[in-house]
Amino acid sequence: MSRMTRQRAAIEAAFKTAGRPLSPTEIHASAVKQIENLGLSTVYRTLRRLEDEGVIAPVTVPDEPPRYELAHVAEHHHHHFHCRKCGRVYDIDGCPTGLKKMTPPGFTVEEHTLVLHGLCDRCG
Amino acid sequence: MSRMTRQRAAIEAAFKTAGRPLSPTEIHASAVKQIENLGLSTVYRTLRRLEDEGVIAPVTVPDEPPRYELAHVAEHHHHHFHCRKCGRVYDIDGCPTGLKKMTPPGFTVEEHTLVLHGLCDRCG
DNA sequence: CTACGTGCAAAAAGTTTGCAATCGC
DNA sequence: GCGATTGCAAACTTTTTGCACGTAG
Repeated sequence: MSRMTRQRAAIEAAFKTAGRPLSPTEIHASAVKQIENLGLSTVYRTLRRLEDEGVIAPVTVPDEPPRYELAHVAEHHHHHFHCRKCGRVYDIDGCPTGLKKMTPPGFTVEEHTLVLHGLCDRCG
Repeated sequence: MSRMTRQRAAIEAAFKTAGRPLSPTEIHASAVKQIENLGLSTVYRTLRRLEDEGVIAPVTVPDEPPRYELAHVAEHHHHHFHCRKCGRVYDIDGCPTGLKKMTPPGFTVEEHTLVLHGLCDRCG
């Protein structure tokens, strides 16, 4: 069904070399180095396809553009850290406790998203 | 400096009657009932002003439009619940524990945002 | 060879800005 | 009256879509 094209390969390579969540613009900037006239629309279309196929997963940070990361990273349940100085988003392991106590009566929690904000080791 | 206009009053009233985070479109839909030809740009400008003045605070939910809530609600540290069925966002009390254990060495955490996803009591 | 994927340009959707008219203080 | 605020339209930004061509399988 889904074909391996030069464009798709370059986009997947961008994720592998970056090792952190990337926005559509960052992905385009990285992949365009290999495919000169890569269209931004191709990036958007490919991202949607990769997400549908479970290759990548979306990462949302408040007041930031959308990002994506490789799903095999996302499979291992984790959260994110956003550095307010350099803007980078890092993966962090672990998971908070006490979520059940926060859940209102009658509500069912299926997932949760957590982002820590502050300064990373380089910017601190 | 900042003037109380009919438009601003209607926008603040929308928050008070809703009692939950609202998106710019929801706010406009609510306030336009009182001010017939209220412009959407006025809503955006007023939201920015209210945020600058500390009257409202932004609420971000992954894959959702931006929302705002009254700051006196936000002052009391809390988090949010997003119902995947009705789309409503609820305020919830409490705070998870164990965040420090998740923080990588050398990183400093200043804030955190948490959203629980699932079904609310009406939709469960 | 066939139809999925691409590039480009145009269209949508969401947000911001310029400007003359309006209205709070 | 003065200047902050508004409505409208136009500009911007980000994402999606239409269409003819290219190319993977």
